[in-house]
Amino acid sequence: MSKNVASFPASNDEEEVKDTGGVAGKRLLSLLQRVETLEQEKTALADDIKEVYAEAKGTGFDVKAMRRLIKLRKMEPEKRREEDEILELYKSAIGMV
Amino acid sequence: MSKNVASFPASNDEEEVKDTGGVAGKRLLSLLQRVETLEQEKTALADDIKEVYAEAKGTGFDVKAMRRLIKLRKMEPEKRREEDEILELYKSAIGMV
Amino acid sequence: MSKNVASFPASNDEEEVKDTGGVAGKRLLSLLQRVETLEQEKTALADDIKEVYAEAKGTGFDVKAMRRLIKLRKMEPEKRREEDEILELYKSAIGMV
Amino acid sequence: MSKNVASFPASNDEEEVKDTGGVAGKRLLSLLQRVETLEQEKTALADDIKEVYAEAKGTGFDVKAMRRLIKLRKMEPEKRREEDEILELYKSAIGMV
DNA sequence: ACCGTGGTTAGCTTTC
DNA sequence: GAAAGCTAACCACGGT
Repeated sequence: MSKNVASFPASNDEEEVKDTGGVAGKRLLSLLQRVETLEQEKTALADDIKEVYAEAKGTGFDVKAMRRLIKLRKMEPEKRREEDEILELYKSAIGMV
Repeated sequence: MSKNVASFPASNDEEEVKDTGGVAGKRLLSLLQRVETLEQEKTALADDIKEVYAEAKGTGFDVKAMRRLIKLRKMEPEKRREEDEILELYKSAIGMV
Repeated sequence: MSKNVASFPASNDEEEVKDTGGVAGKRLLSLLQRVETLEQEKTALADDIKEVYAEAKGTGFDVKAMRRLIKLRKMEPEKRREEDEILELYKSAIGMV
Repeated sequence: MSKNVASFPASNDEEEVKDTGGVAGKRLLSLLQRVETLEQEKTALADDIKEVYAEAKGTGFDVKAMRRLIKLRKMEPEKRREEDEILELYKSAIGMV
């Protein structure tokens, strides 16, 4: 059995290559479409975000500063945790359990 | 009121935003929160997509090839051809068969 | 002049396509080789780093903890700066220059 | 002695490492610094690479195509063919011309 | 309209 | 062999 065929999963018999457009093809297409749908929704959300920024800009806010703030706010919690962790890391690194 | 105000990072005193920026500070915070909510939803969708790929992989599909396929389906046929042509031109320029 | 030709730079006359393997081809190849050489050196350094970790592991250190430490140490300076910056960002975001 | 100790991050007291881990602490610090030096050099090379691409771009080359080319040159011809074959198989499976 | 920057995603390497 | 972390390419946004 060739490598290529082996990479085409949904068949257990020797019909793989002929199965083009068949069951495995339908399954593949279905998966691709699910991904594509989700990506559309994701794009829609990205657009919503843009709208919020546009609105903000329209009322005088600094969009660039806002983006940086969003980023910092996201980092804040984990940052704090990491900071508190560092000495512990040194200890564990040198085997001071 | 909300925990949102309390989560305002640069603040040991939850009144600081209002004190500093007054109405604009409240408005800013509201905008940031709207963005953050949308970004959470976006992340959730990204996770869903990953799951689909994981499922595909679990049933034997080649995820890398699937990604290439998604990309091709999304790409304008015209543009695809152009890019390939440049690549071929460069190949022949350096004597790459 | 076709789009493809336009993307092949080192010719000012109508010899572009025929120049395959010519001056522009040599120039292109030279650039590619420079990149490839640099990438080799980069890979060599990556290997050196691996060796250090291997040595550390061999003398009983916790490599995973070391990696996290490296990461944290790198983040430390910028982190501090950002933290001090956040209120300023809020101010600029709301136009309190 | 060295400024390295002073740069030890989790420390308000530069003797803390030695106090905490003794000899192992000093050894650990030395290892971390070796790694950090190597990483700096690696970053410098990455910058050099960027410069080459910038230069290429400045003389009219298509950087994106160059990157694809570098990748192809690095890739085993065999593997390249295999991946393309899987892609073609998938295409025909979903009826993509 | 272009350039530069920043964010996101994919691929690779290494580890368990 | 799977999972995670790291790195690098791609893309999209904002500013000039």
